[in-house]
Amino acid sequence: MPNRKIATPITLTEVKSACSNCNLHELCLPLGLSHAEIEKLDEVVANRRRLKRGEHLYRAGEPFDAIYAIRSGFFKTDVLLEDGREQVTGFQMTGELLGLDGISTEHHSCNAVALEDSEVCTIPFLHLEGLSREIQTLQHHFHKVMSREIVRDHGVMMLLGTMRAEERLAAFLLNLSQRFTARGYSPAEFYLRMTREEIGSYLGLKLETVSRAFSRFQEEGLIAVQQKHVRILSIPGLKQLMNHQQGRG
Amino acid sequence: MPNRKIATPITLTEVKSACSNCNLHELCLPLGLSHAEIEKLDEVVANRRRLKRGEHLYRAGEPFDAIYAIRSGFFKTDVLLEDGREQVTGFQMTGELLGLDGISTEHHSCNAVALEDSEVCTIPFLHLEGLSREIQTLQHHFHKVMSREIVRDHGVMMLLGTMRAEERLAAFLLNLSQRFTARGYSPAEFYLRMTREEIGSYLGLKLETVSRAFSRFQEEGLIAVQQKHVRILSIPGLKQLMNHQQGRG
DNA sequence: CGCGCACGTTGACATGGATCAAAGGGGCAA
DNA sequence: TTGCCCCTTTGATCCATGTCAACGTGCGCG
Repeated sequence: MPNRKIATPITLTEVKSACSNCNLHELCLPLGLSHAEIEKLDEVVANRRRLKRGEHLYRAGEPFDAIYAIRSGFFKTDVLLEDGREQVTGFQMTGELLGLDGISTEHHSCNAVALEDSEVCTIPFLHLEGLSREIQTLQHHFHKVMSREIVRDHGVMMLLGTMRAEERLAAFLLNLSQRFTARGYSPAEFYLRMTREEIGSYLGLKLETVSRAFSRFQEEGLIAVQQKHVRILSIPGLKQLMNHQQGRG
Repeated sequence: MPNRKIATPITLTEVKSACSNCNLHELCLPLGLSHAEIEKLDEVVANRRRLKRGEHLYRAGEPFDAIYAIRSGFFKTDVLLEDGREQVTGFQMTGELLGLDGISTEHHSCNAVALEDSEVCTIPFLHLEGLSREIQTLQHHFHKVMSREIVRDHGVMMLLGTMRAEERLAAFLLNLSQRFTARGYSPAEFYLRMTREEIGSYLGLKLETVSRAFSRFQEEGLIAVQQKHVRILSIPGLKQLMNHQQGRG
């Protein structure tokens, strides 16, 4: 299934992101800015970068100097322990920001990997700070985005700390559904970009457990799933699952 | 339990936090500011608030308008699910900030509870934003603090997602040790301010499991523990524990 | 100063999810 | 188009941690 927005002939080196033309206003940074302000932002958001599936946008330990807005595509971020254990810390889609973790130490603290061919806007961080000293709306929006990330992380902590396997998967599917909806896609039908193992890592489960939970949801008529293609048959059913089950074992 | 804000002889309304005199420079917001800049900050950090043990600094759902710097004391933050399940999202000590989660929706998204008698500085958020538009250093430091919170949360996700019970507790103790050290206290000996149940909630474990892990660490000579008093006998021993164990079940 | 109760410890048992194993299925490359 | 490899599914078994229960213990209030 093609998910390409742009499959273009344009020479990339000099391409401007053109926030002014971008249809991600509501999702990305600019929100309620004047025309003049958006033009300033255009100058800051200097260029785009394309990544093929499997390619790293950045790696843990690399110097940080920019955050990235996803123009199209799908990413995962993960943290690795010395002994090789991986924790997927999030999946990011169109309009979301990547790299906020790097501000803290001026080095990236996780890896960001494209799960499909993707395109991002590079936003040099010092420029963004400069501009957000000039434009209050932008400053406030940026703070909200960072705070939203913290709140999101708390939700994941809740999920990992208190929920059982099936609740976790239900929460995961409902979250994806909601984010696809916000982007104008179907709330009920989508293709997963990540493997069962990556879902498992994100949810603190083994891939077999994820697979079994998918099968069980299917048996119960909550979803129809075939490989990476998921169709949610009962959103209320999934929601109900989360309220009625007790803490995990 | 009374939920009073003020229980002191001092007239609080006019008390200044006096960042200029505060010994938390390195931990809290001001860092490398000029004298004049710190005076501006003094004006923003309008007043202090005292809380007794058990008192809420704020609750999920309340309107957000300020963040708080802990001047002294110890807090927990937690999120509650409708069915009563609790996830402790963090423990905060002197010099750390509370309330960053509220920026996102302009409502607090978690509860903050004092685990001992505590004192905080109230920092009205819009004022802080105003000042950070004027003072680049302050702006940058604030962004780092928010980013650090995101990185911290990723660490907790790693802990909850991939570690076994004893690894989690070891990581928890080492983290406390390091933070006490940074505040000039002993790295090896401290009193826990929270119950086994709260530790368990934070670590995604039941209180019995936490208690057993403490006992086992003691048997192995890694710590000496009696109720809330903990003495770490071998920091390397605890660190080693985290590297050599395999993923959880 | 002493009592009561919340907190902590420990034991026995239950179980959810991990682990180990093996057999499809589908997408991508040649 | 075909073949290979990665991904997924499913089954059998095991084990870490949850659950239930009973007993200690020490702090705080009166």
